[in-house]
Amino acid sequence: MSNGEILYQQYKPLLFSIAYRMIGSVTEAEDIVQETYLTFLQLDQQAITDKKAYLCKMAANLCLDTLKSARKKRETYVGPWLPEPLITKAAATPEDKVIEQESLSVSYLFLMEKLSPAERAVFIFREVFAFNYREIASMVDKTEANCRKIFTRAKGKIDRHQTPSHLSYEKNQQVIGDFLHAFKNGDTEKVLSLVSEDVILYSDGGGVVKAALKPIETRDRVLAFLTGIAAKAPKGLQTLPQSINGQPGIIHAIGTKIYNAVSFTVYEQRIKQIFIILNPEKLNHLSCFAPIS
DNA sequence: GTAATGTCCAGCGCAAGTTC
DNA sequence: GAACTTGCGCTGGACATTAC
Repeated sequence: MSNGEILYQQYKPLLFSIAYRMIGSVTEAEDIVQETYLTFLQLDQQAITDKKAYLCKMAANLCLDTLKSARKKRETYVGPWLPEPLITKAAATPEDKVIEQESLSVSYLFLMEKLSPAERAVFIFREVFAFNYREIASMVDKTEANCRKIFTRAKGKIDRHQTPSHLSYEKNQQVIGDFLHAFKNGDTEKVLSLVSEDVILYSDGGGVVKAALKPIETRDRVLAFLTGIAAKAPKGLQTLPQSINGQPGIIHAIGTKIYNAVSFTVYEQRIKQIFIILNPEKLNHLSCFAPIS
């Protein structure tokens, strides 16, 4: 294995993590990792002292370019924009698990949309990857002081909008499992006890498939919406529990066709947010997780 | 001592309103 | 309709304060 390939294997997960958190797209993040690597191979690697920082800088710049060109698209996006769902595995340590679950969750990536590209880059490098400001400054071509400012501002925006959540995977899984079971069996009392009164449902059809164009607020409306969807569900639709973006979620599929991916935010044993990703363009990469028959 | 955080201020761009 | 003014938000630099 060449030095370049060793570096690629070593930093691929980090670069993908950065790109995915910045862009919210699995396929685009993979493209950026690939492009970063190919560009890096053409450089004089001996002249680069800190290869990790250099690779991160290259990936960040590609992400910023992508975000700038994507911004216009997202401004005219039909309905709420949600990130492409990412099927995740268990983190190595409990500490990693908490960080990964929080910074990967759909609600967290949804909040990233409130930030400008530069804010997003600085915020992710600092909050998620704990780079110091000197490193961040060199990666985003800004001064250290400015990065501090950008970060505090970004944090202020995130804190204003953040929905509180408890990120115990097992407890959340229990709540969601109970909710799905009660919903399926028409146990209204149980359903009501598991869903917060101020729950919000976001559905992303991207203008390609039918979805709610605005977030649905309040428990009554959300449950009515879900009941409506369930009544129209195609025959043979299977519900598959999956770890989506570090949180327990579900995928709905028939054969190898994925219909949607659903993620939840749970707070104090109740569902606070529901994210339904219906846009087929955001589900293509999940087909390998669908049952064959 | 160093890093992190907060505050103030100036410059810039943009949109909306006003005037000619 | 074009030119100008005004207000607002965003950005970045300088500096003070706080935390470790």
